[in-house]
Formats: sequence, C-alpha cells, structure tokens
Amino acid sequence: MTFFEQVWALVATLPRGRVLTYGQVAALLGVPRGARAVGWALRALPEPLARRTPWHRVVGAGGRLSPRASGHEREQRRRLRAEGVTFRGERVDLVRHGAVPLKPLRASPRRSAARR
DNA sequence: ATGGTGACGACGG
DNA sequence: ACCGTCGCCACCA
Repeated sequence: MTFFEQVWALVATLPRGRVLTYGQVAALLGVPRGARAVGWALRALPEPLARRTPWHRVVGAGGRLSPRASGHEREQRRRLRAEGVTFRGERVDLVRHGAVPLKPLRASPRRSAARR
C-alpha cells in the first residue's frame, strides 16, 4: 500500500468531530516529517473516493485551516462547525477535538499549587 | 536516478 | 502574534 493510500485510509477512520493535523497524520504513518506529503496526498484524492473521505478533518498545525486547500478553506470550516467542532478564533480547538493527545509543550504546569 | 513541486511545520526576526 | 525562510517527504516526468 502506498503512502498516499495509507493517508486516505487513516483519514477515513476519523470520527465525526475529531480532527488530526497534517503532521499528526504523517507521524501516525511513521513519517514524522511528512506533513507536506500528507497535504499532497489529500490534494490527490481521486474523485469517487474524495466524496466519501472526511478530508475536512485534517487541519494545519495549531488547528489552523489551510488557505491553499483548493480554496476549500471556507467549505472546510463550514463542515467542521456543522459537526460540532468549536474554534478558538480562526483555529480549531485541538484540545477538545484533537484525535490524538497534543504534544505536551512542557510537563504539566504547577500541579501542586495548581488551582487558582 | 535526478530534479521540481506542494492541502506542511518549526524557527527566527 | 504575524510573516518570511528553510527543511522534509512522497510522487511524477
């Protein structure tokens, strides 16, 4: 199975309301630096398959939408909102909708005095 | 096999 | 926080 097909297969498993970044898709497929290739794979989605593939659930790092998405940025945001995905400004709230745990920017901040 | 390309990503200014 | 650069990968001619 080619890398592209693996991308398509993985994206097809994304449940409603769950999103992955291009980089996460690549990492899950064993290519940590292959985010760009993932974007190309989605761009190359063959028509019959494209219609039944939730390509809109794949977003850029930090939950941003790709303006280059064949001009589908608008459509992508519409579809995401339609399935309950919330945004933090112009970005998808990955904390709530990410399909995989976010990379800890640092160890859990202050657990002892945590609270506020 | 080599070089160019793009729905990306981490960094630095 | 925004924008420009440079690096990386799989694909195709």
